[in-house]
Amino acid sequence: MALRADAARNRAAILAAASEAFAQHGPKATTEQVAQQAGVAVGTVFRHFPTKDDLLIAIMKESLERLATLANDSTLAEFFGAVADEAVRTRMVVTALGDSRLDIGDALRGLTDSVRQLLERAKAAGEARPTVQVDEVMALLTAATYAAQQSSWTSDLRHRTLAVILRGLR
Amino acid sequence: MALRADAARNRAAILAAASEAFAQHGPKATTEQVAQQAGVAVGTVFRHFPTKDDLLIAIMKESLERLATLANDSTLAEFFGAVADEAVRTRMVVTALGDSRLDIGDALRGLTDSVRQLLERAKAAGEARPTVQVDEVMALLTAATYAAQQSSWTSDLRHRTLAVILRGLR
Amino acid sequence: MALRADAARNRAAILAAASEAFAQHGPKATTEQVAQQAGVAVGTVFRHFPTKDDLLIAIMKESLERLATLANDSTLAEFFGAVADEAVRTRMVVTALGDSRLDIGDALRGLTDSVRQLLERAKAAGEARPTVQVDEVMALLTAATYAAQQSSWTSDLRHRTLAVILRGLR
Amino acid sequence: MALRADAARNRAAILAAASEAFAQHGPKATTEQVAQQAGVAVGTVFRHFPTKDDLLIAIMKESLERLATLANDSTLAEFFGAVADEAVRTRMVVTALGDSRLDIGDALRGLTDSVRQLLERAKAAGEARPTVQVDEVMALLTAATYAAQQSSWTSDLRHRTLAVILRGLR
DNA sequence: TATGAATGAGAGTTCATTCAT
DNA sequence: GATGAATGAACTCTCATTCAT
Repeated sequence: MALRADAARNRAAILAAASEAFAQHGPKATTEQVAQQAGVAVGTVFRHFPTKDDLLIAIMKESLERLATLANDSTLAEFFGAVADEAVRTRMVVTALGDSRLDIGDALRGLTDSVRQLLERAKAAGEARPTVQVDEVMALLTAATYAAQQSSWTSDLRHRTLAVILRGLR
Repeated sequence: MALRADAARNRAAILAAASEAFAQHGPKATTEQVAQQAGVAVGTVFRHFPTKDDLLIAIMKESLERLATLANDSTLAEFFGAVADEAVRTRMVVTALGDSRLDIGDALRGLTDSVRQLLERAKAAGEARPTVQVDEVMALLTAATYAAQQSSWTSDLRHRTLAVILRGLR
Repeated sequence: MALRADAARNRAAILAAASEAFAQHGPKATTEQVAQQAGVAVGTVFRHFPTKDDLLIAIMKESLERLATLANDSTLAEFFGAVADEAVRTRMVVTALGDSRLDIGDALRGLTDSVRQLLERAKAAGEARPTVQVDEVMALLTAATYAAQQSSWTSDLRHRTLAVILRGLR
Repeated sequence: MALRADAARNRAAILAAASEAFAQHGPKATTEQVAQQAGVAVGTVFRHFPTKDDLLIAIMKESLERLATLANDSTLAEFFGAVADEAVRTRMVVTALGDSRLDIGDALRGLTDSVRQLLERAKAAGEARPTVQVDEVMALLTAATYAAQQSSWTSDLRHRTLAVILRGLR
């Protein structure tokens, strides 16, 4: 059991380190770099995530789940803001996703479900017009994700950009 | 001069092949693949573009210039559509931009200038509200670029997504 | 610690193989050849010596240190002979030094120090005239190094050539 | 005939440029660099010297012939000085010679003959002791060649180094 | 289980040489 | 003859992944 605790702690450390590493150096971040930042040896990284892609997927899933939870008690405006912020944190990982055809289907479906409910509440609250559908909201969330990676992204630009989207949804 | 013609033809072939290759396999597409698709030897690719990044940059610049030209005689709505379509064609290239810190400064500034003028015209035509600034339009164009890479991107989704953005700008 | 032992053994094997390879094929010897001769994979060579030049440098340093040690208990005549012999063994490596601007500063300074002391002892023993300075001795050692690479270098020629130098120093 | 004159001029220009280039960048100097420095295209270089090695050989032969001529009317001391100076000019070329097994046999034999005669005159003049043989003089000339490539080579060091050799020969 | 050295396929890049113009 | 674009074998170096300890 002590070992299992160690293992769990390692897994978490690796995930955190990987997030950092990919955010900093993009998908080009080496597994070795990740290991180093996590304070373990490469072998340990591969024991927990048999493939580099598995690592990427794990990070994505974590991120998407965090967002799904957030979606459950946010307004539409709050949520778009949260997504943009998360994008700034996770930076390149999302980019990396485009690369390999990673299977994040479940997590994405989970998020979509949460967003669907969020959208219903938003419609009820007059935050979104009735004709809006989930898939365009998802597309716009993705869009916001990338807009947030603009090198000129400031809190002011963030505000104005999201305002346009939110205004368009209403 | 005759050789110059051959060289020019090769340069074009390489650019086209590279566009294709990167669109298909992402930035991971091999220089060798590009060469093969262009019907030349690797050395020729490197003679024209001393570095893989130079190739990426060239493609990006071409794309941005094409868009800048387009911006000059389009409405806001038409332009957003065009950008989305270009994004679908160029697929991964834009993603690759995040990867290496490629220097597309000039081309990007050129595009921004064209968009600035487009925005003025749009304001005059009542297509955009007076308070809208160029940088958020640029951010939204980037955003649209990525939204267009959604695997579920259909002409219907395209329409609804862009409609939201355009409505938000008005 | 066990792995450390393996690693050390590999490092030594690589150095030995590289010495051989460079002696045989000159600095043009492939890293792959070195690896093969050492019985390891290329990656291992690069793990130990991140750059081909690092490998060359390492060999040179080893050689210079061996000579510095030798200088400590030799007469002037013995040392010149030893240097010539080392040159025959190491053949091309010394040549390679001219190629890339390799940084062997330290090792060279170390050797110079040893030779300086050797020279003092030689003067005391009447083996060298008092006006001789270290730098010309170093130059002559370099010279002997290359003379020893003459294709016609025999033990007889070796004897007569070194005799001239030694006589000149006395 | 006009063409032949052009060709001859080109040949000379290429040889000069190659000397320069190899002196500056060592044997790593590119044929392209040579061509550029000579003001011709690569193809022209290859027309005159079918192989890079042929170029190296040509330079060496030229150099050796120049020295052979010099040997004909010099004292031993003058000649050693001339050789050292030539070495400084031609720098890396000599190094390059070690690399490829270039066939300079004739030229070398020619030089050896001249040196043999020089040596006879030197013996007659009391500049060299009777027991000295040509091959050690040749070895010492090679040696001087390399000594002259010492980074610390100054006119003072040159004087002291050559003095030792000449004293040893007497 | 963790470690980190070893592996080796693969990628980018160079450059002597060829050849169409 | 000259040009310089094209060729492609060869080389250095990287990095995901494996495995002996």
